Amino acid sequence: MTDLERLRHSSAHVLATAILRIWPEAQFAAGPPVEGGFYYDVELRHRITPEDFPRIEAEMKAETKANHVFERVEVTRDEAIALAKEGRLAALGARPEPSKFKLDIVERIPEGETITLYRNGDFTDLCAGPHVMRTGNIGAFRLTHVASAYYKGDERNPQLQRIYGTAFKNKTQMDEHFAMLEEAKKRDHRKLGAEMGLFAMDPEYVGPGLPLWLPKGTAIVEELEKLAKETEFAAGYVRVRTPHLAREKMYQTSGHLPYYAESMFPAMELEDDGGARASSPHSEASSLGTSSEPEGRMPSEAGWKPALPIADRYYLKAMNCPHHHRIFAAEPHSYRDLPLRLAEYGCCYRYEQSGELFGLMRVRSLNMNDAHIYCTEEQFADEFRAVNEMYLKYFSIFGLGKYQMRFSTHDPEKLGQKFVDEPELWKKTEDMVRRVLVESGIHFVEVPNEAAFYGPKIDVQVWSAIGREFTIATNQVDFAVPRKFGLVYRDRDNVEKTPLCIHRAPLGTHERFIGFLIEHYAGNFPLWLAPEQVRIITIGDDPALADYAKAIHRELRASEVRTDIDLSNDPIKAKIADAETAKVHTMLVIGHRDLEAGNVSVRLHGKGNVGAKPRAEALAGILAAIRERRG
RNA sequence: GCCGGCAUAGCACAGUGGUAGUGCAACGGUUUUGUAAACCGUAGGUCGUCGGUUCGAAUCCGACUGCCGGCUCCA
Repeated sequence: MTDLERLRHSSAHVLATAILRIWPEAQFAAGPPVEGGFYYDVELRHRITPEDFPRIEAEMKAETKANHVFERVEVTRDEAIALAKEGRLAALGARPEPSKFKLDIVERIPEGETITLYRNGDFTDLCAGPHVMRTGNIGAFRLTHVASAYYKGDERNPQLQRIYGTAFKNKTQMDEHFAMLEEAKKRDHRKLGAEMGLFAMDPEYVGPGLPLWLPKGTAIVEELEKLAKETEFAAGYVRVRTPHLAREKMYQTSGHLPYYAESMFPAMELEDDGGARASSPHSEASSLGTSSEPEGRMPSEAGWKPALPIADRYYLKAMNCPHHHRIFAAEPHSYRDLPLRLAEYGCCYRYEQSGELFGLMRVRSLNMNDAHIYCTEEQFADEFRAVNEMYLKYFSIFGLGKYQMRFSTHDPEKLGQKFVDEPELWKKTEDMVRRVLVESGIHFVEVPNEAAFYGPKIDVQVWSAIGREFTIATNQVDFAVPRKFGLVYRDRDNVEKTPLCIHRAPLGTHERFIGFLIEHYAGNFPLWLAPEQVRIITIGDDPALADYAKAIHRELRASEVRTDIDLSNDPIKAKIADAETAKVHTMLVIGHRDLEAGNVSVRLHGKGNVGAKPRAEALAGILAAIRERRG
């Protein structure tokens, strides 16, 4: 635990002390330090709102001012249980009700482990520590928000009120922290995306979680696809294209149904005569509130019923793998064909729970930078390594430094439930992956029980501007599903064998990756990605200047540079301000001086005027920077 | 899906019982300019939806939908 985490953990105790002074019956669960602060989970009849914060903070202040010592006390299990039953844990003294969450926690502490309490003034808590010496060591604190959380993070457990706060050694550091949060809010991709006209959400007509890519956002989408296509072509991938839906049999075979069904849009059902009907009966309810019956349909009290039995069901695809597997199955394969690397920017649909949707980071329609590599066991290590190297190459292009590689493995106790029951294959593939990671010198953390149901995986975790964690890229091993689809290749020894499959998506989905890039660059995209790469700005609307500007505009557009032109008669300062606000990467300012000299005055977004250059030199520089994808 | 909050013009916000306002953006005009915002004018909202209370509702109450903060979950 770092010094700051220790301080914040102590702050949580001070928070609990303060809440108990106001509401002595409060029941506390867990109060750890977290990124950016701390929280304490509390069960309390009174709904704590930000209006209560001043009152609670005043009590906290009193506690830090009292400068109580944090006293560590070792107790036996029986003593701890007895105290909990008397309601004295996470409490100021004995209470009529037991400290039920603390009791539950004590009972789960393994035999033989030391049990400790911490006291500050009247407050006693079950706690492993450590803490700062005295409550007065907490120099500055503030409560920030209140949310709700399930006890132990399990949605079957009761929901507690989670009071968040933050604390620092002194007020200066706390002020800096809040200033930084303000800055971070400005980078929020939802805000920038709207301001810059990159994407739009239209929950009423299109639906929640179904982003519309506006022209400027689409420019970024297409640049990323171009990068992926070039990179994958060079790495020996071949491109395929598949439909957005498939029959039920596809997902029964893959094993996604019924386990994954909740995350899929409901099936489209076809009647026996081939006519489609809505799959959900409540879609019949009149949404217009009119009393007229839908034409051509017989109303019925029990709701509209299909006249014919369901002949077929189709699902929007939630993943591309099964389609790619069927592409593999479409032709016979020899070991000479392997590795076969099928790539596609596949559009998938996932019915994420409404509360999970979050801007572009979590959506219901996803364009995935997907590929499936079918290979032999001998080829696996090289292929897996090459995929990891591709990740690193991408990250260097985007100047992405802060990420974490997470190696997710299975939990042997959940074989046959969460994970396919193939203990030998799990061990073998996990060993292979671990070896590749170690040999490549890639730093990673290993997380059990997080694998896909069909094999181990590596996820790359990043953090959004406002601190949420996301998986931005994934690299997964699949030793199970190819067999379910009966995929085989004929080996050297003339025996049919099942290939291993690597699922990989180094650029994740367009939605999440671009959402992340917006925040990463704070909207100030490098030239090659910038939605508006160049804007030509004339000083005044003199026709001679306009002609010169139009010629440059034509020349840039002929080279597929996203260029706009501002010929208006607004004052030059206003035109510059417009372009800067729009985060246009390069501004070419043209006045009479430039026209006469055959120059353009180059101004870079955020960097200001960099001076006049000969027209040809300036344009060649722009083309080269784009071609080389320079920062 | 769960807990809590919020919903007024394209955007940012004001308006707490007497039938809607400001700034920016948009549009029309004036201004003719050297690197972050010139001036004048015009237009734009059945105040998320449905229902209730009231002589009267943006305002009070309820339901629904959506969004936001979290939880759960995930590319």
